[in-house]
Amino acid sequence: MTTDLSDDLFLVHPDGTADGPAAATLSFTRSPTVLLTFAGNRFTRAAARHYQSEFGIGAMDWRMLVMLTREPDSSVSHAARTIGIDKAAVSRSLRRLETLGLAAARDGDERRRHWTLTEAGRRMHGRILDSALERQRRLLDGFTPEEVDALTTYLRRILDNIETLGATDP
Amino acid sequence: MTTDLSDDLFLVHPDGTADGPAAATLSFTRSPTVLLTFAGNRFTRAAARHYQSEFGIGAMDWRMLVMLTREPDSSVSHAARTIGIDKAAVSRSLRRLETLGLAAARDGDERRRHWTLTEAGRRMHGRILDSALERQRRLLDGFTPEEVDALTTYLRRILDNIETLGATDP
DNA sequence: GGCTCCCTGTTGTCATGTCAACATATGATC
DNA sequence: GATCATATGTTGACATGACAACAGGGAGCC
Repeated sequence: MTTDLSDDLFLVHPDGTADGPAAATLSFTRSPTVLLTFAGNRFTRAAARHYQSEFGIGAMDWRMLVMLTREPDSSVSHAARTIGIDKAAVSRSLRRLETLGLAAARDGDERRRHWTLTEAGRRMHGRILDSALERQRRLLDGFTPEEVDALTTYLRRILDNIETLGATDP
Repeated sequence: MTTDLSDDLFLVHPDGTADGPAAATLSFTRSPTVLLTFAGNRFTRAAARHYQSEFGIGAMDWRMLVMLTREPDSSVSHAARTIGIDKAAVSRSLRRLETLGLAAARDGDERRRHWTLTEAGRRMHGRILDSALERQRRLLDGFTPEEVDALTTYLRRILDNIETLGATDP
C-alpha cells in the first residue's frame, strides 16, 4: 500500500542561480532518511564518547548491561536476536565486560553460556542509567508527552518498514 | 525549559516474575533514544550494503555525490561543515571518488581544492538517486504527508537538541 | 621580512556494527 | 551409534565516522 508522497518533498532542484544545485538531489533538511541517519549517528556517537570517558565502557557495552538487566542468563545469540544486533558484536562486548569484571558466564551446555551481571556490573548499570536518562531528557527537551508518543510510534513503524525492506531487498 | 516527562515512560521494572528484569532499566521498545539509534543504524547499514553491491560505492561516498551536486566546487572543510560530518571522513571519501573517476579537484589556493563531479559522477548520482528515493518511499510506507512532515520536524528538533547537548557536555 | 594565529587537509587510531568464515556442539532421525 | 541438519560462538575483515595529531599555507600585524 503505497502512499502518495511526492519525491519533490525530499529534493532540491536547480534554481538557475550560480550557487544552486547542479541537478536535482536529496535535500539535507527535508529528507527523513537523511535526518534519521544523522540524528541516530550523532546521538550514538556523542553518547558513546560520554560513556567511554565517564564510565570506561562504550555504547555497545552499555547496551549489553541493559540487556542482561532485562534478561539475566541470556546467551549470546538470544541477546543478539532480542536486541537485533549482530552476534559478533554481542560476543565481543560480553568478552570486554567479562574482562572488566562487570559480567560473568555460567555454563549452560558446552557452547551456550548464560551471561549475568556481576555486582560491579549492576552498580555500573545503575550509574549509567541515570546518565542515559538525563541525556534522553535533554534529547527530548521541548517535546510534549503527546509528541514523544508520536515520535516513538513513528520510529517503531520505521523499524517495521526497515525489516520489510530488508526482507524484500535483492 | 524542561518538559514534565516521567522517566517511567521509558523504563521497564522488575515485575516479580522469574522472567522479568532484575532491576529497572531502559525499555527497548519505548525509549526514543534506543529506537532512534536502532532505526538510524539499521537503515544506514542496509542502504550502504545496497549501494556497495549495486553501485560499488558506500553510503559516505553517496553523501559526497549529493553534496557536490548541491554545491559544486566545495572544499573538504566546507563540505564537512555543511553536512556536519568530520573532515577526515570527507577527505577520504573524496579521494575514493577521485580514484573511481567520479570526482575531480581543481586547485583553489595551495591547500583549498575545489571538488566537482565528473560526467561519470553525475551519471552515477542520477542512478543512485532513483534507488535512494525508492528506499525512502518504502521506509515511509504507510505514512501520510502530515505524518511525514511531523516526523521530519521532530528529527530536526532532535538534531537541534543534540547540538545543544554537545555544546553543554562535560 | 618575521612572527603569530588560524585554517586546511591528510593520516593514524579506534568504537561500532556488519557480513563472512569456521570449528564444533546439539538435536533429530534412522 | 552413525549421519545429517541446524545452531552456537569466535574470529577476520571492512565501512563509517569520530577524535587526535600534524605539516604547512595564508592573512594580519609590527
